[in-house]
Amino acid sequence: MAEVTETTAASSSEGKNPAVPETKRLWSDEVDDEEVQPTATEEKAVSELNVDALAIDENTKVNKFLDEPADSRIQAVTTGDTPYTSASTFEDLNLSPELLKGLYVEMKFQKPSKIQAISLPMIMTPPYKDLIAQAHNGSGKTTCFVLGMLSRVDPKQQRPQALCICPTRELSIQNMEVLRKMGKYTGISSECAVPIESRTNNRSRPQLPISAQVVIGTPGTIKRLMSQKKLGVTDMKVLVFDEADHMLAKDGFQDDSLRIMKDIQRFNSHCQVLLFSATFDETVKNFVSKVVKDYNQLFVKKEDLSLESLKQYKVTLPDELAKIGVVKDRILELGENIGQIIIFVNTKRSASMLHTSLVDLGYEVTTIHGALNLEDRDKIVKEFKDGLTQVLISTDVLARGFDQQQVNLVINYDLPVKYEDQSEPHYEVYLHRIGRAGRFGRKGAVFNFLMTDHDLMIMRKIESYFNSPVAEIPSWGSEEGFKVALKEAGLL
DNA sequence: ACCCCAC
Repeated sequence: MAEVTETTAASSSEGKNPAVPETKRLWSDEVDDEEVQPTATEEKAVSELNVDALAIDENTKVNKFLDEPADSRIQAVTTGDTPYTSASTFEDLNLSPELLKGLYVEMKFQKPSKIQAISLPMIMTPPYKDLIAQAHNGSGKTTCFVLGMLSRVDPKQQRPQALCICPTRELSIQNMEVLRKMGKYTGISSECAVPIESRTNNRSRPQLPISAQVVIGTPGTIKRLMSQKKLGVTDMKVLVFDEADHMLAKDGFQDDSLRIMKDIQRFNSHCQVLLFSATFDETVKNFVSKVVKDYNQLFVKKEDLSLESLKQYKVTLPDELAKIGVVKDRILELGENIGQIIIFVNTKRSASMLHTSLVDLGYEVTTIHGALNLEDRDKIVKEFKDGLTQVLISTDVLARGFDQQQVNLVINYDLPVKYEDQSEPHYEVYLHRIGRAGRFGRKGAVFNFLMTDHDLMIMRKIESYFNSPVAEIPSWGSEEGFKVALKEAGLL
């Protein structure tokens, strides 16, 4: 109930904030908003990028991270005798001219990233084996499965041939936008299968069977469409699970995912299954290997998973009031130049409370969580993606996959812990959350707020699990430490 | 708890 009023509360606070200049500033205007792929190491490719010096510098880093074997360490395990050659260019993949044009003209890609170079031949080469693919946050996984789906669709068959299932409505919409952009010249049809505003138009008119060639959506809606025979699966060639570890986890969408997979396989034994995520913990890895048979796999060691371009910090705070004070005085007050910010909290209630506190103090922040109505969720995400808002408070609804390149700072206002065992950090959620900053090798910072001894212990475990020490900001009471940290991270 | 559905 209370949550629904949040958007209005936010917009009514406009102009109350003395720190906000009269002229509306776009928080995205400092960087190009295209997903710039890591370019070839040759001078030529870099100059062709035609972006500013900062971006070229960052792309060099991307190359260092993604293209040097010593740094990337993606381990590939293939089965059978199908030989796969890593694709050094998109031409190597025998794509249609229309699809290549989409990659170069619409997406402004130059060459495949590391994960794309390895996974795309595996996806596109007969006998189209299943694939479990792990790769770093922001390294271009979406392109792998979107291109995989587009390349395997037969344009002459006007029936669903590729299906992608995502954990949230927002991620489905985002993936659909990528697919439509990349497939712009192919004429391939697509449909987003996510819940729509309930009461009004749902019941009034019956839904027609889906004829789109590619369908992307959330488990509930997909399941419903399948059971109502509105989504035919007999011609399905590819089934993708984005954020696959969560889609197959017991406390994720395991039941729905297995049901969908089995329903497809009952009619169609040779549907290729693709599983993508930045994280696969041991439990899920074991389970997954029972679900898919005769599959190829790509894995990254957990110690290699932290992004090097991302600087992580922790700061110890005495109480809740100090936490809000630090957000206000140490970040929002000097944050005019640090790009967009996402503040993660553990509960919807916590999100609402922080939202109210900051709005009452006169700051323009927006908040998203699952209790908001769908219209508001869409609006808040769109405003943030359009660069109209700078600070977004979020539950884990946006922890995974959300791609906004201008996010330079992620704050763990609450540390992520496992629900079943609060003394255990949720390592995967931690990694996904911090991966919202530093997309595609860009610079970024993470601030972890620690309040209790329990928080200190959780943080220690996270540091040791990823073998990546997190620097301490010495005093929450002084501005200096935060400035130093943001400078160190390259944001000031 | 967080996310996804409610035929």
